[in-house]
Amino acid sequence: MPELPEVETVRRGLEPAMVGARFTRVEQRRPDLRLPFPERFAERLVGQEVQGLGRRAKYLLADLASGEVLVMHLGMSGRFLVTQGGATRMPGEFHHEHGGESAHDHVVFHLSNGAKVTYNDARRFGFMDLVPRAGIETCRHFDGMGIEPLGNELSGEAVTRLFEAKRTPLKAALLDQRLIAGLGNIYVCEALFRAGLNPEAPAGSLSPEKAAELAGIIREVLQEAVAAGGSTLRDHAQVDGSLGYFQHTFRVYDREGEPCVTPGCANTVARLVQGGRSTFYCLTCQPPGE
DNA sequence: AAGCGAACCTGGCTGC
DNA sequence: TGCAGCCAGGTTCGCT
Repeated sequence: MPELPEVETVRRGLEPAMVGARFTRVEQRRPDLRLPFPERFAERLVGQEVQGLGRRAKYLLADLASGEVLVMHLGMSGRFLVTQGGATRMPGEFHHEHGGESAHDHVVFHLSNGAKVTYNDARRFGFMDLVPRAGIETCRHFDGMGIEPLGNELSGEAVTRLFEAKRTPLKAALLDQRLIAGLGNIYVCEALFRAGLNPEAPAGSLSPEKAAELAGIIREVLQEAVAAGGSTLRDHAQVDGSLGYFQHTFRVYDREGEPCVTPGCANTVARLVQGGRSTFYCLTCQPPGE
């Protein structure tokens, strides 16, 4: 479930359960996900206090008292669920199916405040790593990573500079984490639609005016999605099992063949494949050569 | 060097 | 009902 808004939603959900607490027990149930777990993963966590929980692009970063950072990526299907240890459940609490054990619960963190944090990932494209806090920006995960779209760096000038002379399609440029880090297929489609930009147009063809507009729209779409608790496509987006609702706001994503939402537009949402991934757009509202 | 397809892995849905 | 085929929110690798 994870583009930037979903990861931020998870971060906000994990924060009260993890920050200020210590790991009392860590169950690592397999040797690897997309990447091998680091050496002595559980032992390096147990006893450590989580001092803060941050996010960089689609990565979660738990700051440990040891000076290491627990880096977590959700891949395509990673999800966290927070429950209270034991069988404790609030009276009347909705019993989500994920409240039970699942074959894909790969990691369980037991914390000193009684919280239990379960990482579930059917496809195992996610991973966890432990890296030193000092110099983390040059570790394998973050070296060369692009700007943070909700940070101060994203501007029209930045987009113009990053896309300058690129003949790669706008869609691909926006998905390139080395340029802007955190966008994925959904929010790129939504941002291009809102900006009225054709997904196949060369990235380097953006005028400074359109670049500025696009930068603002990217920020706007992401902020709206975070406020909505992210998008829920195939399972819960939030760590208590509840759903995000930004998917109800999609204007083009996964709406192939449905009417364009632009008032007065008679066209329907089209789908094309770029770089092996579906792009949803309206040819009338996002014409070529704009 | 950039750009593209394939690969990693499982599950859910569609259609025959 | 069964099964094949296709699709999925990401990233990385290897080949033009």
